[in-house]
Amino acid sequence: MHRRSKQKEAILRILRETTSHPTADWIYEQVRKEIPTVSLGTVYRNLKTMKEQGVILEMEFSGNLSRFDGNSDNHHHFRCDNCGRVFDIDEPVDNELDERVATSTGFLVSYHRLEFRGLCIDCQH
Amino acid sequence: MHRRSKQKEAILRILRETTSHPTADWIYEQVRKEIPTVSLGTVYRNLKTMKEQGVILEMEFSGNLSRFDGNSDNHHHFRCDNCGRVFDIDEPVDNELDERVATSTGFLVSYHRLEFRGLCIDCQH
DNA sequence: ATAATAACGATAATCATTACTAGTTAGGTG
DNA sequence: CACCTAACTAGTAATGATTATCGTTATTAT
Repeated sequence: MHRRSKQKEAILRILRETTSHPTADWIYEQVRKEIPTVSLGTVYRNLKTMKEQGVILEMEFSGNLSRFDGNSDNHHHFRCDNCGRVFDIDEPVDNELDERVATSTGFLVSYHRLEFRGLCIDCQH
Repeated sequence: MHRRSKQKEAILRILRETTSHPTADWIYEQVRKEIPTVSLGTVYRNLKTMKEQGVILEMEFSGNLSRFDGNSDNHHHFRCDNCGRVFDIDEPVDNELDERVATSTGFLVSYHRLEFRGLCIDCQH
């Protein structure tokens, strides 16, 4: 069963008050302004449980955990959530998409990455 | 000017001999079989320079470096390569895409992530 | 109010990656 | 061919994000 805590409530409120997509560390700094003794571990723990409950969304971004490919043309990938293997996907790359986003946002869009997730054939049983 | 080394050549050959998308550590283990004294740093260094030369492709995957979102419906993101900020993108989510990939691969596709990259308005000058 | 235990703060551990440093080697020049 | 120098190497320390541990605190059902 779940208990309430002012730390958890502060984290969720701060997250909902911003339109940016903050990192755990940024959230930690904000929470510290009202609860100076809060621990970074507490922020991570609560973000994790709220994510599991579907209350918030975690976006994993590029950073470390790289994988390498011997040929260097743009293509999409599928990653198996169970075994972690990565497969090439044959869907054509939609360059028009970049243009649409560019005109609607005013950003300079250089490319996009499309990553499928799920279970590969071996891991479906 | 560039010099050749058997380490660099082994790394590239191993990468081209596999259809999987190996991690740096996996490549390191393979190279060790023929050059037992090779260092993990050497593998990373060569992967980095080959990536910069466009010889190989680096795919950055989810891992750490997470960002969080207060609302939890599926939408796409744009990340600025200069300031690192993340913006929501209004393009509709194409669920049909998952089905197409599922039928063509036999995988169980639960979702996809679409990430645009480039420069936001503030960073174009 | 009390007892059970979820959640906490502090800190150590982990994991992928990068930085540093002293020694080695490729390859152009005399 | 011998030499020189900068590129490359192995080994190791450092970094940065995240997770685990552990003794303490505090929420909530009884």
